[in-house]
Amino acid sequence: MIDIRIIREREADVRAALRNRGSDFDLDGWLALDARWRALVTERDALNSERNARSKEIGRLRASGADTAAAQAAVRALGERIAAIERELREIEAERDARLLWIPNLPHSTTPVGPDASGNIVVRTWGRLREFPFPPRPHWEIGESLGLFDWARAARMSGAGFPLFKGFGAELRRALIRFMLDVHTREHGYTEIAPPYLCTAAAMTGTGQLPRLAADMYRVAEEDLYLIPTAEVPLTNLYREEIITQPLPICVTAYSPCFRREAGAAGRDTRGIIRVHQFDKVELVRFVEPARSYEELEILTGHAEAVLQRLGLPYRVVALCTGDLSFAAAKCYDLELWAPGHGGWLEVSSCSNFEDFQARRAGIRYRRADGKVAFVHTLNGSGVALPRLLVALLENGQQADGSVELPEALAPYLNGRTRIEPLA
RNA sequence: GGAGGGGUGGCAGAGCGGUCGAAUGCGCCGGUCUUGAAAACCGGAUCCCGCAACCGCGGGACGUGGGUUCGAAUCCCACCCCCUCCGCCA
Repeated sequence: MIDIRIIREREADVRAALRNRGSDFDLDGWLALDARWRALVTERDALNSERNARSKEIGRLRASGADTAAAQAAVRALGERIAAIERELREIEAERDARLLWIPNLPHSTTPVGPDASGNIVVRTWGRLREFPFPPRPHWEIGESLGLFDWARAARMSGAGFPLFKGFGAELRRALIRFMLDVHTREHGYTEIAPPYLCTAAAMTGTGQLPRLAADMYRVAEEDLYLIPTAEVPLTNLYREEIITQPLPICVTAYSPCFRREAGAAGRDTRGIIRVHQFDKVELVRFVEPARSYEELEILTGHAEAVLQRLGLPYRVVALCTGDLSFAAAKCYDLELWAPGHGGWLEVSSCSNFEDFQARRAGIRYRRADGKVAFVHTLNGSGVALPRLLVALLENGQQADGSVELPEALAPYLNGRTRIEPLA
């Protein structure tokens, strides 16, 4: 969440941010609740002060042997008034804070203003699009002819939208996970984490998935746990409710499966593995000093790009505009791979700076050089999402004879095999 | 799942109805000393909220939430987490 003081003191900025994001948050209603809350707190504190003084006096009187029955009755009456105020205070505070969780982060000044994805800006492109002497096929056809997937049997056991990798497809998936983790741990300095895949509502609220995205997540009712939609959740919650004492930045990476109901996306991208309920991803998270967080965002984005460069896949970097920016982010770059068979760009990574939005929700603080405690800034990025990476590998690497050539960088992870032949 | 023990400041760890925001040690910050550092010695420092917004005033926080009481870190209840033993199990 954003700093409550910012809402009080920079109302115009908050209003502009809500407008630019297309949010319909009722700011006036919230401000009225907050004003009432503050008035009640002031009243309650004054009464508490009086009770404290009088209770101490009773203690002194009793020590000297005096009768304190009348004084005790008076303070009891005071206590009843306090209790009444606190009942109202609790109610108002709960409502105010529940609403606060629905205010999105303030976009950074360098985030372009725009209504939706049409306002996004391509900031750079890398690599050259391959020219095909034959019509490139989409990945689901390639995967079918190479025997990499089994959609029909997966659907029978789990329903539509769950991938099943088979044979060399499964091996390739495993190779890509290892390749990406190795790049980030060995070359980019990240510590690998193998986190839980189920998290509490509190953790989900900390990173901003709840309350807004509740309908997009799978929930285990008996335990009140959620299946993670991204390893961002357990990684960022690593330091939940802590004051970090080790030096920043802290850089962690994790492979995890990601679970998404995709409740609002029925009918979109139904073929293949572009949009599925379960997918694999390697995630990068950085806990950084606030003054450095935008520099760190460029570094993080570079780490995600390095994976694509090593694989020789053409991509572009897109700066998301205010209307397309995710709820908790202040600034975000998407990395998009070119998929010639699909005929479009595929988002394989989102690299975001959340500033202190998540840190405030999750209570992640550090001790500054001057000894003061302050919220860290958190960043995360996919490094990268596996299915769409696989799509790009298959579609860019396809040959006229139906085989697929894979990048040399993967050879060590595939026992040297970088060519997939069609089934006989 | 059963029995017992425990959750206190960055960490460890006392306190078990009022004088406790909380001993002590470590760590941290400043100073003395030193060419510099270490050691030693001296001093300092928790966090959150409201009001005022220049100094400041007040409230709250000892896992979380309720309760008892004039007054709760201390007593009661519920929940969460950790440890030990038993059971179950990959």
